[in-house]
Amino acid sequence: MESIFDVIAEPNRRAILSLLVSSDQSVGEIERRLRIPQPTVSKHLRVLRQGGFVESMVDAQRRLYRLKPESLQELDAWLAPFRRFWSARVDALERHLDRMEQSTQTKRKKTTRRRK
Amino acid sequence: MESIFDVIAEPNRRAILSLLVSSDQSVGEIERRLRIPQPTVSKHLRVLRQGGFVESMVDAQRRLYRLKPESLQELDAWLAPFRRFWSARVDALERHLDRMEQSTQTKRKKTTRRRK
DNA sequence: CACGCATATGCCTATAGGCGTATATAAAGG
DNA sequence: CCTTTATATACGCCTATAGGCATATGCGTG
Repeated sequence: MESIFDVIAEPNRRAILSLLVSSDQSVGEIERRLRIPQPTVSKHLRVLRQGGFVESMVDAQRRLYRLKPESLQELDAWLAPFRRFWSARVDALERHLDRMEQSTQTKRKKTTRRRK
Repeated sequence: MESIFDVIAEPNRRAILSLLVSSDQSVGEIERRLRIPQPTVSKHLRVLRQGGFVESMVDAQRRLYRLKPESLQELDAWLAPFRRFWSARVDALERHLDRMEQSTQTKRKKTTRRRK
């Protein structure tokens, strides 16, 4: 029912994903770091699990959660056509930025000229 | 108020974005192709505009909408850390192993730790 | 004036997310 | 065994908000 887009639309879930980038985390760790009540954390983790973003492994009484590439890659795939699109315009953008940079530099020259 | 994630969470808006990949479109064209009433289309277009996904240009009495890279690139940037994550540990071999693991499920507790 | 579009209004419905609380389960540890 | 610890899940309840629709109107332009 929930698309992968719905899954990552929720800020707390994105926060959890970000936590998991550096290393796997237990539910309790997530709970403490995000300061969210445990049932709520488990609820989000469930959504993330069913969405294919994470998986859990049993570690004693705890459960360690880790990222699963699947859905993240799916997102990446969705983005692909658009990526092709903007890379076509990058050249124009870069030329534009170059001009900006030039005018910024001239400006900075002017403003940093405080050295008598 | 609405994050870029909320913007693309809506199916119709994603449909609109997909339409715009191939070429710029007028509101009327979008309306006909998605079979959505005009006010609704305009509503979504507004969200997309404010989210930095599209921009409009006046063409006679019509308005042509075109993609704008900005927010799409932002999404891409958000995805970057995760991309690093999966490309580091998911090569063809591991993908294969993961499949084996899934089909044999609940066989092992701790997988070998591989840190990036 | 007729188009094409933006915006406003009103209304309705569904759903997500937050909270606290309670309970089941499984494993660790005494 | 019995008790913690750690987590999942289930309620119940409440609130906000999005999205759908129809309709109406304003506005700029050909």
